[in-house]
Amino acid sequence: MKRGTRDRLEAAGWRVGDVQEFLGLTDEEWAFIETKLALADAVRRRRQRCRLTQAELAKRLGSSQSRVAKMEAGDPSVSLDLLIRSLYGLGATKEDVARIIRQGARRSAA
Amino acid sequence: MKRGTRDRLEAAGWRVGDVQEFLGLTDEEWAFIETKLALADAVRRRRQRCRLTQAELAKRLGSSQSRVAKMEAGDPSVSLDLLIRSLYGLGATKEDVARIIRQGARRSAA
DNA sequence: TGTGTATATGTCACATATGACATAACTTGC
DNA sequence: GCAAGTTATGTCATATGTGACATATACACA
Repeated sequence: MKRGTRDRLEAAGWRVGDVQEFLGLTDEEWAFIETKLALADAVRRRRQRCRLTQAELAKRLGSSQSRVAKMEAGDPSVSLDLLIRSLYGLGATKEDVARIIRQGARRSAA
Repeated sequence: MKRGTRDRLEAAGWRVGDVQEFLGLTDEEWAFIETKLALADAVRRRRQRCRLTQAELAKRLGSSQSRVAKMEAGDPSVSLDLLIRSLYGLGATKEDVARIIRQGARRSAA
């Protein structure tokens, strides 16, 4: 959120905090969630770049379409193990995974 | 393994393959295992740098000493989730985690 | 020798993640 | 409109990870 925007909201009586404050998450919890979301986002991007459907990727992973959908949606029932396994299954290297974790999720639109 | 060493072993009748070939792992499986081992190694290093015992770290994580020991040993019963959670719990940043995954485990001695 | 502290290993009841399946909600093209 | 293809959502039995606990091993230092 831009500084100016925040100021304006607060002037208007809003109590403005970032998502972390709002949910009462610690730094660790937040970093963990960010990591998961970044990986989830990366799975979708990489799968699409490979021109695979969720069902096709699922087959390649020995999983199911619904689980791939949950993965990409960042569903809390999906583990980091599955996310990272999926990326490697999509041909990602350790360098790729490192970059994803470092840089976080891409913005949805410009 | 150095090229010369390998040649000599093969000349002596050894069938020489790297660990990956030996276990029959795919590239993905291997990358995943390397990732886990790198994180396991990093947890131990970081815990020791923080001068914490396994029991102390366990308490901080809401886990147990035995699980921390298994984590650091790279036990297959430990998930990536717990490893990464532990690193964040030890104060690691996303950049730190990315570096660990990128660079892999440190050599045990120089 | 023992005594304390740290780590390793094994087991178990319980929690969570999993693939599978069904089905709903979108897209895209006709 | 209506299909066909793709993705989202919900449920469930079972597989896997979990903390707790006991106990073994290791390494100090008296």
